[in-house]
Amino acid sequence: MPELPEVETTLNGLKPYIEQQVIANVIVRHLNLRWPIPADLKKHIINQKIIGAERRGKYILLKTKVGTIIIHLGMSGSLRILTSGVPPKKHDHVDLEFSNNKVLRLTDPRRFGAFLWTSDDPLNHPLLKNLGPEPLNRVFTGKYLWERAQGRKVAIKSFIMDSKIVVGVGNIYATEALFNAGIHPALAAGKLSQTQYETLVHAIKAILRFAIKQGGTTLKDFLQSDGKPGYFKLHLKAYGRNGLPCLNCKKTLKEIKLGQRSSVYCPICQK
DNA sequence: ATGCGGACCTGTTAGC
DNA sequence: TGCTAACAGGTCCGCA
Repeated sequence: MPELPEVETTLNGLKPYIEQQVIANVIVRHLNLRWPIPADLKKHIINQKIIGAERRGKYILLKTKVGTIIIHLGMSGSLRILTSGVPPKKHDHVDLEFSNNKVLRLTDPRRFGAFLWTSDDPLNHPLLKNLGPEPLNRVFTGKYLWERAQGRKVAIKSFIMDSKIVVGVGNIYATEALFNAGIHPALAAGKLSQTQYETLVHAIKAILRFAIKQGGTTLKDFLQSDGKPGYFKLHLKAYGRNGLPCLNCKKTLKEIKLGQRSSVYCPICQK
């Protein structure tokens, strides 16, 4: 479900309810997410105050003074704020109950997500240590991408979805950014010009900013933490539109597989 | 180092 | 209508 805009939207919705609040109880109903939820999680976090809630890539970091909860939503995860007492459903795996009577609930049908703990700097955690720059940061430039791409043969779409290159760009926004930039998704990353990379980086930043403003993309069941869907779906130009006419040139959009992910593009507009 | 395919897991949809 | 296969917003891992 979540790419960067959805994670950002989720986090912004949670913050007011959990920051400066104390974790009064922890309920783990299903231990086996992508990695097991640490058996000693409760011991670490009970009675700790959340002193900050941040995002790094698609990871959500809930900081306490003794360590950090690291949450990833995988393909199907979501976090909701509830009032204490709402009965759990089948895929509600974790509850953090706060002293303000609010509950932070992790739901994740496919269980590709993660709910981890580290006592160290979370940015040194193995999962975060090798992440590339934030796409909305000023260090993410056309020049940066172009330099990283030299000699690389992977498809440009797979390249921008590689979290070691840049974080937060998943299948939806990679597809959309390449469409908007007029770049064919299967081109070898090393073949693009620096100018093309400038265009692409601009497109990535623009699409992510706009999607965040729209509250993310709701394809099926993504909801913001207030329960509202995201409205970016209304603006998708390529993703999910295989076989439909290109909104620029009217030719039929095509689909190919790149890195086992479906990739829709316009054979006329994207060269 | 890079590139590729498989793996993790459940739910929904497309196709017969 | 019912069964089966394919597919889905992510990304780590092992192998060539």
